[in-house]
Amino acid sequence: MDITEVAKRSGVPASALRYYEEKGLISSIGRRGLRRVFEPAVLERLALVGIGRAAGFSLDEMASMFAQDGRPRIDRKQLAEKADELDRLIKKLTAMRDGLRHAVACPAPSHMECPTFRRILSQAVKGASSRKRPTARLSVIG
Amino acid sequence: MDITEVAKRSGVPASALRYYEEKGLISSIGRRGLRRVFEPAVLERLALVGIGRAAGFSLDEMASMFAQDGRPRIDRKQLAEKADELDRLIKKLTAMRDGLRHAVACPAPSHMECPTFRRILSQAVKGASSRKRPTARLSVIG
DNA sequence: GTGCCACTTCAAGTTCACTTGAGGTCAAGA
DNA sequence: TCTTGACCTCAAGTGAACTTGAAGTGGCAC
Repeated sequence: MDITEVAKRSGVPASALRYYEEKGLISSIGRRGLRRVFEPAVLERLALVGIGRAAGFSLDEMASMFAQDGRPRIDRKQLAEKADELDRLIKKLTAMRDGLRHAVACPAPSHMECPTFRRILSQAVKGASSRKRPTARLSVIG
Repeated sequence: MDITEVAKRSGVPASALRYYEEKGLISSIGRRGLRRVFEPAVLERLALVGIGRAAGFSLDEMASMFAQDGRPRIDRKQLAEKADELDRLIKKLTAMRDGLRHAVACPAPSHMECPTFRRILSQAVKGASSRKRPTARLSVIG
């Protein structure tokens, strides 16, 4: 597959694919002249990258996790922490989703200030955690 | 409360609080001299902002949703779409969380390439969606 | 009263994840 | 063979969300 094919199938722009390769997140199997040639497996890898990003991993973090020779592998403690963090995030997002669904049905004009909406959200607020470094992005590949 | 107090209680740096005020996400109740004075309610508001950001809203989007005079209120269709989008994201994150928990227990050295991990993740990959504009950040307040 | 320093403003700088543009190469169809 | 244009590289630009620095102000402990 050439880069345009991968871009089409994955939804990731060619410029981003080159950037990902530079970062070590994906790799081409070779070149035809100057042009990169990719295996179909790159699509799976891209899906994984997409989920990882949605889960809040930076590209650099994922690159180090992918390293198959990988001495700089992320340790189990860190992974467990990440899983816990994700658990808290999922709770919040679930509350937000429910709140949004309520807002859609609610006749009140001010969604974000609607008491019911606020009450639903307060469920999530309880599970406090402190400010973290910027992370996740939403729905990248799928 | 002064800005340092709010920063301490919320975990949001004073510089970010000023930035949020400038963006219209929060507001001070007044000034003592030059210094901003906040109501305790600002903490709730900040928690809401934190969840909103985790859910993928930009600061500008939230500012428009908060506007109480608010003509530029986001419409129900958009909210419903956001809820659906969140639903898909939650599924992916759940898969990622399960995958991470597996990786913690799995004896294989290469987490991200572990067949079981991949299989778990593939559950999430199925619910495909296309590339969207950059959005969510992780666990901001709580 | 007065001095310190936590607060203020405003402009510029930073990071992440890309995108865009200029200038160049080469695989492939006419 | 020749032309076309999709691909290449590399550098610089972009936008979001803040942070940092310089220069100024004024609340409050002494």
